[in-house]
Amino acid sequence: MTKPRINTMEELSVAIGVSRPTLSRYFQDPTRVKEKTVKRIEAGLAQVEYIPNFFATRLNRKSTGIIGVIIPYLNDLFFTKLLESVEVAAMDAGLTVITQCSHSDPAIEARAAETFMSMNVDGALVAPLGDHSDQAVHQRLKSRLPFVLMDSRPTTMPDVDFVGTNHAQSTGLITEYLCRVGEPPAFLAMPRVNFNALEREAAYISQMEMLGFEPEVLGAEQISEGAHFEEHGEAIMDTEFARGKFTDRSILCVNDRVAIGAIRAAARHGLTPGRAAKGGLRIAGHDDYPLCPYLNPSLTTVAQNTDAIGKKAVSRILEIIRGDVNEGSPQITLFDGSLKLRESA
Amino acid sequence: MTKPRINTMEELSVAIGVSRPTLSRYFQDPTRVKEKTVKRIEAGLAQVEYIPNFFATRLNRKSTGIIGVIIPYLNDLFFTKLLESVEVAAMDAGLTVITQCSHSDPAIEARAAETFMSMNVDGALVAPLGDHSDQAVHQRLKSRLPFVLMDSRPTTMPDVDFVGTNHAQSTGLITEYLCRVGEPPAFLAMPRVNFNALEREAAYISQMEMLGFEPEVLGAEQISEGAHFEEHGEAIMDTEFARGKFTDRSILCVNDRVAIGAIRAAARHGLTPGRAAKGGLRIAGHDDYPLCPYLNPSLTTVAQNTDAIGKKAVSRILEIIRGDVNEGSPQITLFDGSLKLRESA
DNA sequence: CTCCAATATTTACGTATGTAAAAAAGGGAG
DNA sequence: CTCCCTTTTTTACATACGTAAATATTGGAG
Repeated sequence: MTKPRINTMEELSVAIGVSRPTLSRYFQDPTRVKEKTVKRIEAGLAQVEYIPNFFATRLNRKSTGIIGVIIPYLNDLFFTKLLESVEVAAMDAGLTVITQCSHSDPAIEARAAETFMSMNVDGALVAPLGDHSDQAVHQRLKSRLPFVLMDSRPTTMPDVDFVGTNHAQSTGLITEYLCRVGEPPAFLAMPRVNFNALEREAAYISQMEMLGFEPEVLGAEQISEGAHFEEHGEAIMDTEFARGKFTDRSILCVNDRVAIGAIRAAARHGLTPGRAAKGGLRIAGHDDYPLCPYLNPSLTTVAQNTDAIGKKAVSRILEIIRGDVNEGSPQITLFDGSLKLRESA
Repeated sequence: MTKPRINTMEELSVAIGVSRPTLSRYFQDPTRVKEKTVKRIEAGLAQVEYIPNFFATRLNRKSTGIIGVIIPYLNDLFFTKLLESVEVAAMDAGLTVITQCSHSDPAIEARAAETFMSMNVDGALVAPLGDHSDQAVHQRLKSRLPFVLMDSRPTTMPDVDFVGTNHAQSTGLITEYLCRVGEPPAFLAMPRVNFNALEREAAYISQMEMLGFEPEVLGAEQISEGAHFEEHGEAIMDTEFARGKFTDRSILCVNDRVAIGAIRAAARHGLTPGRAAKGGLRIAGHDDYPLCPYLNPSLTTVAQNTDAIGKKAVSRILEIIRGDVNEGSPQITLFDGSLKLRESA
């Protein structure tokens, strides 16, 4: 019952009596071959087991049809959502996606970039490692192939195509909401290794000042190894709550995972953040991490439009690949965040 | 400042005055070239920009050094943890990992398998889609290359190497714990599309019977599209709690994401699961999802040893690749789960 | 200084397919 | 039946590198 296996197009061509170049054209686009021949080829293929060699096909096509994607972490649902959106969009465009994860390590990120260059990928989509990334690596990628940054962008690379969230808007939005509905919030920050975190902090401060309130940032100095956001949020707030501080304040966390830690700290101190509690503790986040609706209390946050970011990143890289671009004027696309009002604030 | 770019080894060989085959051997293993020559090559490489072509190098090596990994979803931290473990182990072994995600779609999984075969990957590591997977695809992979299943295994493929968790042990362990410390638990199941879910359900029933208790399974018939485990858990328990049922019972959830939904449902009904509450509601899960310690209440569960599973899967596929195997006797490796006692039960 | 053996390098061919140009085949109109 | 156009096949070369066998080099012993 097992079909005879055929390894090369050459063998296949003798097996079904069609020339190899015709087969080559059939596998690339069956419509380029006469229908009758297509039928004959397909009848032949049904009799045998044959798959064109991936490497040989890509070796000297002008376009490999491959798009390389780098994400910084795997253990973060924000990036997996983004990646999912990218993969689906790329698949719809008929591209093969090769994904590499940096695992928080610039050396691994650099190696992934090398791999993409060695593959002659049609383009690279990169969500960088914050300022841990080696920017020379990004510059090198950009100089060699269509290149779009996603999610976060070094201030030192203003000339690169970028798709992300408008953090001034998103953070401003939730800051304004928190001020309007209750106590002006303090900002629970992170060690400053991440450009988005910095942008959000700046947006918070600027919005607070615009509304005439005193900004207050905490947690920025703490050193936390790796990306244990929850741990960081819990540790900072546990310390504060233990001192009896912030127990009836509003706290805007730099992201949802930090907020999850903050809520946990609150629970350990018998505190339940919520907008219901007039004048009491409120906690809000940023990102709309998929689990937000299922937390206790469910987390009020600003959603990043990951789906739009992923789709736009793919469509933008396709534009660059096709050459429909104004050289020298990078396109910066920022999507607005949207408030997700839930129980926690 | 930008170095001249060189595209082929041929060009490089004339540029630095070393023959191309020598360069080829240098790139594969510098120790196979005389030290003096190595120095000369490296001095030359420092002057130019050159990366060997990925496709050309893999086209006719006997071994591509690539290992293909398929996971069913991205938006699940269990699988990202597993993938992380696999990627790190494979990297340590000097392998290039190509990861593909099935996105819950057997057709995509099948295409990923085709891609791996067309790449002549050295081996494939697959975490299947439950019984949505097309098993012919797995059989085909197995017949063509070293193949190891991870995480979940169709009952209809007993002759395949497998690495996963001993669910009889893990589920038995937490069932026994729940019975010992309080009310014997009911089992909050899932629609029966997942082999692990079935194994856990069976293990629960068998452990309950062994301890002389009446097993009780709920939620198995519900139809939930996609993989919205939390939604499922919340919906089922919301219905039950609304009827006043199970409010002082122990509930063992088929996995942590379902448990997260169940805890959420409890909160909406003013219930706080916890072992502290004598005779009250208790909720436990399975997997040790990374967020378990940060939930409110933190979730008591059984940890799967994802790290061990990933490492073992890689080391096993390496064994098969090297041919150190008894043909015909597949290796089934099951790691024990370990109790994670937290607040919820 | 010569010769030999060990090691390195070169030669020559192979890998599986893409692709352009030229030649052949097929099919329909006149 | 012939001619012309379209499609297919053939021919020939290209892609970028791996690798076995042949050849050259090197270093040291005699």
